[in-house]
Formats: sequence, C-alpha cells, structure tokens
Amino acid sequence: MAKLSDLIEAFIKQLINDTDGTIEIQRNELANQFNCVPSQINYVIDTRFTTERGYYVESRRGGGGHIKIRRVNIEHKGKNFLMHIINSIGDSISQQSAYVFINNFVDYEVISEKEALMLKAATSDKALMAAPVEIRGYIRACILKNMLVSLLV
Amino acid sequence: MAKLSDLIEAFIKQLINDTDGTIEIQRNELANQFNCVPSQINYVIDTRFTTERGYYVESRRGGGGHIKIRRVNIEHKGKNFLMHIINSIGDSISQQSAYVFINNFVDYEVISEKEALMLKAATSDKALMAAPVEIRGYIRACILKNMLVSLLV
DNA sequence: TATTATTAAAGGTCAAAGATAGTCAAAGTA
DNA sequence: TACTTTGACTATCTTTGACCTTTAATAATA
Repeated sequence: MAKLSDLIEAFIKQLINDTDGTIEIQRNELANQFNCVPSQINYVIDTRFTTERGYYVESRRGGGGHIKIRRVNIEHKGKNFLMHIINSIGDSISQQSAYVFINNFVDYEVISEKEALMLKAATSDKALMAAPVEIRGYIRACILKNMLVSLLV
Repeated sequence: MAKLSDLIEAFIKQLINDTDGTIEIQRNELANQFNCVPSQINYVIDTRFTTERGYYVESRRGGGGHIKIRRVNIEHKGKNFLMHIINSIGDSISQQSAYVFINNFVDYEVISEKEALMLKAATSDKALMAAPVEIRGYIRACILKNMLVSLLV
C-alpha cells in the first residue's frame, strides 16, 4: 500500500496542475476525503510543499479558513538560479551571508535594487532584534527563503 | 457560511469605489441584505475599516441613524501616509492584521502587488515558524516597520 | 406655544459558541 | 534510523445573540 502522505501529495499536485498553479483547500475537508486526521495534511504540506521545492503557502484560520498553495514558476533561467540558491541556503544564516546572497542577486540582475532593499530590511539583525540571538539565524533563513520564493510567483 | 465578513468587506469597498470615497449605510439594512446579525457589520467595520487602515468612520444612532465611512484621501502624500502607518503599528501585530495593512497599501497604490507579496512572505506565520509563538508578533511588527521604511528610500 | 416625558428606531458592546488551522510529541512502521 | 500516522491540545478568526446607549419623533403637559 502506497503511503497515505504520498497519495495526498499526488492529489494536491494534480489539483495544482488542473488549475493555473494556485489552489485553495480546506484542511478538514481534504482530511475527510482521505480519511485521515487533519494534521496529516500539515505533515504533507510541511514535508512536500516547501520553499525549497518551489511552493509558496499561505493560510487562514477561523470560519472560512483555508490553505493556499502556489507553485512558483522556475522555468525561466534567472528564476532557476534563484531556486538553486534557495536550496543552498541552510537552516540558519547570518545577516552578513544573507546580504552577500542578496547583493549577488542584484549583480546578476535576478532582482531589482528596490527588492534587494526590502530583502535586507527584512533580514537585518535590526529587524530581528526581538528574537533571541540563538534563533535569529534560523528565522532569517526562513524569511529569506520565503521572500525569494515569493519573487518567483 | 464561509467568509461572510469578506463578502461584506468587499461590498462596502465596492460602494466606496463607486462613489467619491464616502458612503452612508444603515446597519440593519445591510445586515438584512447579507442575512446576518447587525453586529456582524460592526465586526467587519472594526476589523477592516479602521483609522490605521485609512478609513474614517462616523455614526449616529436613533431615527434616521446611519454609519458613514470615508476613505481618507492620500493621493498627494503617499510617503507621509506610509510614515503615519508605520508609527501607528504597535510593538506587536498578528499575521492577519499585518496582511490587512498590506492589502490596504495595495488598494491605495502605495505599494505594488509584488511588493505586497514580499511583505506577506516576510511577515507570515510560516516565515516566523522558528520563533516562539509568544514573540512572533513582536518580530513581525519589527520586520514590517523595517520593510516599510525601506520603501520610503 | 414651549417644554418635558415617552416611545420607537437606530447603532454599540461584549462574551460565548462555532469554525478552522497549527503544534508537538508519542506511537507506529519500514 | 528515518519517516509516517494519530490525536490531544492550542491559536486564531468568525458568527451570533443578549443587553446597552443614543437620538429622533411624538405625545403629553404647562
């Protein structure tokens, strides 16, 4: 028996293919279709629809809540480059390293000056001041990847 | 009844667009149109048409009472407007509130869709996953302000 | 007529109930 | 060991309703 998570993954990918790259699902409904607990949907999303794999995920709780999954376009050569970078960023990264990446993107004309400014603003030590030093790098890496993927949308 | 509040919000915004920026509604009548309790109209107004988001709301009770919503005109002062918003953001903010702010910037054409997506990517719960829940709001507020300031450059 | 009391017609508040999604770690499996 | 499945508990957002306040219109009174 194929693993449930794989089936769910395939199902979601099919959905995305059937549309133009963006879908909106309801966690409970989907869990129901697959006869599994709702949190398994989170597991699938967390392990298969990551920024590293080129997906951008948003969600909302409460009445009318939903999970939105977008597959970004990585066909373009510049974009492909970004995808590689995203994959090469580890779980944690210093401000300095992040800035080096960002400056490189500008040099290679993958992003604009303005976008670079925004990226730096979001990943600076100053912006992350409220976070304990030990975890700043992790948060920064996550933010950086998320933003880069958003540029591919 | 999914996303009723969103429908009401959209309806009101449409009304505002159709006029010159000021509308006058009757709470009960509107609630009737949407088949909801009157207080839901308050909920929508309280969460989506606040001062910080660029709306000015007045109301009057009693016979002939009404709610007047005015969209603040910021055409001549995009940067001042941003500055004002930055100052109105507290030390901590939820993802939802941040997104409402961001969506409003787009409405007001203070930022582009692409910039909005970057802002959302950087301030989402997903991006801040690595941070303890208790301090996420603080980090988010800081990032948001920093990024907005970067847009002023 | 002018003033005051009453009533009806709005809108406001707040908290409980409902509807989703997220987290985390234990248990299961390959 | 690494990945998957479960479920109890948590966080967030929306909907609903009971009760409160304000104001205009009207009736009653001096």
